[in-house]
Amino acid sequence: MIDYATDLNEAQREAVTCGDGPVLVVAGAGSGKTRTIVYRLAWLAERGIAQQSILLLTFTRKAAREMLHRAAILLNQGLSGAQGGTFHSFAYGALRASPPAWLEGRPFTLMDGPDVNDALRHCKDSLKLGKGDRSFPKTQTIAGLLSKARNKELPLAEILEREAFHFLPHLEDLTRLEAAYAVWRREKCLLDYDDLLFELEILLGESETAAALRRRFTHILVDEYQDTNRVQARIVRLLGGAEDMGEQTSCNVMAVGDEAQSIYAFRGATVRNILDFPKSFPGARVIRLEENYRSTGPVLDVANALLANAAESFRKHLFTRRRDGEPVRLVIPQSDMSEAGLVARRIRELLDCFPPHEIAVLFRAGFHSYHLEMALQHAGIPFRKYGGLRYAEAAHVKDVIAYARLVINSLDMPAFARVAALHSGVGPKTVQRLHLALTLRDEKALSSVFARFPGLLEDMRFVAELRTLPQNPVDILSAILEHYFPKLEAAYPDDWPRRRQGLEEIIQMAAGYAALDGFVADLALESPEEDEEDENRITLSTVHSAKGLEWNAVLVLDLVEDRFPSRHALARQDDFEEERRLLYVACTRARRHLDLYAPASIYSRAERGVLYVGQSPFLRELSPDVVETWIEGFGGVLTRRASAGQSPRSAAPRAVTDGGGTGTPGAGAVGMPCRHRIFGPGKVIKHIPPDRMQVHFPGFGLKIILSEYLGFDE
DNA sequence: GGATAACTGGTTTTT
DNA sequence: CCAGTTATCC
Repeated sequence: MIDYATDLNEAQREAVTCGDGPVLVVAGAGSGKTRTIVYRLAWLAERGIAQQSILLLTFTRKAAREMLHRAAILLNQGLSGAQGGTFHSFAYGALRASPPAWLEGRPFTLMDGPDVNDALRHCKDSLKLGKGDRSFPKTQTIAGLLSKARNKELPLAEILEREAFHFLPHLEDLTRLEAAYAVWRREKCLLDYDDLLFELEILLGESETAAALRRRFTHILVDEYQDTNRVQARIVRLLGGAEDMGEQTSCNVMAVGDEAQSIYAFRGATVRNILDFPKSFPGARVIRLEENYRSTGPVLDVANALLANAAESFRKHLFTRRRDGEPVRLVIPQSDMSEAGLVARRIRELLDCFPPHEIAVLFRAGFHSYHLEMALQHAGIPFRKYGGLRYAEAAHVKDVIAYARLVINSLDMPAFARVAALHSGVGPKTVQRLHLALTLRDEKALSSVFARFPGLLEDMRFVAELRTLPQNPVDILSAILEHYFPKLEAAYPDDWPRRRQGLEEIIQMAAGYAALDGFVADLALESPEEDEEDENRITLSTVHSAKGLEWNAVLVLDLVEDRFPSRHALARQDDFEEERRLLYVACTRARRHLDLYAPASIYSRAERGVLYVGQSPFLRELSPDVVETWIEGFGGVLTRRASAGQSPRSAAPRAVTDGGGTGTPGAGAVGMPCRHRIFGPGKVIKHIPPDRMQVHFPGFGLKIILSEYLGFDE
């Protein structure tokens, strides 16, 4: 028997044991949110709710798996009947069972990020848009804008007006491109990530399937509700039966979230979903979890201080009974290079107290960890990186998967292009001709191409042959690997052994799957779980990918202007505030140790030199007594700065003369908003509203941001 | 004409 | 490190 009374606090218990009807659990960081969901699952099962009636929607499949696993342990029985996963993976499953009508019975495959780029490039070329025009947005930028428009459900014009007005002259072209891309997907039987959600919504609007799904899932739990977008909220309403469908449904939806941790507005997430939950689900109970069990007092002080300056509706104050704990350290390395060394050294120290899997380094963007990755490699500290390039996006993995996708969906153009391009002499033009000839069954055109590239014909035969085999993932993939290995060695003469080893893992991963298409879809939907639960590596992760996780020791890199907050987030207040919450999420991942790093300079290849950078505004506004400041001097020596120092904001700016980017700024000025006195003309590169500008001083190799701390007239 | 090598400039965040 | 562009080669 589970002892709900002693295992849970009062609010948690209320959430876990509440009866039928909609519930919103507003759970602050570290307040036992996961525990609450796990116990809720167990409680439902104990109350005799059929496992297959439970649907758990989470932000990652891993999170769902872990929660179901923990609930199973609690119950002392399996819980494999319950469904768990992301909205996207759930949508894929439902659509596979009931495919959209427009497919007319043809199989479909999923596109990942790079596929979308390829497709857009193709559409752009065939419409002859933006050729040679420097002001035309790049393919990846277009992909982002189109997806944002769909996720926010706003016309492209509005997205451009609000966040990319400089592309407005291209609005008409971009709108044509958007339409062409939609047609293209339908022709090729392809769904992108956004399609999954909108097609699921359509499916749920069809009474038969919708009714069946609603009947099946009588109990729905949604985690991280603050980061759902509009269509996801409608899906929850449709599934939960909140909409009046003329049927008797119980509407047992439990949504769990924390608006202070909403960090996905860039992809259309809206906190309105969580704020309006009581309106969308009349009669909803609202339960708040506010006591933090995760972090020490000092860590929580920093987190609370960050949020104290947030926009009003996001403010929040967490409390803990663990007032003890080590101070949060603010470390000022001389440069991002030496930062890597200091962090590696610090990790060594931490490894004396904690196992590797209890240590994480977090950063704003994937490339921020490059220096550190090299330093760790050099120091012999094994790590695993989340965010950035994924396993399934590595070129050789995409090659192999392309064969599998062709087996499933012979119209899959991106996959076809990949396979064809493996043959030397075949480029985009040949691919296009070939694909056209194949769809039109133009024998003459086909044979002329095959005459020039006999290897291609062999490849097509190979794929056709695979189609006749039983569709067992392991067998098909083994055959593909055998076929692919010679090509691998030819394509990657310098590092094919490493890549080959990576590919062998595919077989292991596929072993758990009954169907090939399910495996291929999962690969696109989420990077696979590491094969062995690797406890010997520390974690490197983007803050976004660290969501929902926690470690004993957390180190945050590059808390400087332009990096954290991202330079893209400076123009609009909402974006800036999201960066603040992002840092809040980063800090609240830490249980006992939190180190914040703010290098005084960043090496820039473009500028061929070192750029002195200001500290992140989030650090500058932090009261100096919530952190302990350490400054790197010569030879990597860290010196503690006297804590009696005044607040950076009120400190008079100090004049620093330096040798123009080559010298080392005096330690006293490092970490403060720096004032450079420069004798020479500067050029304003960019105005960053409201009150900053980026200025380049060519003669000095300096590029700096003038902020509100400096007078513009100087 | 089309493929590929060499170069350049700029790097968000994710399903 | 990667995508887009230009220069070169077949």
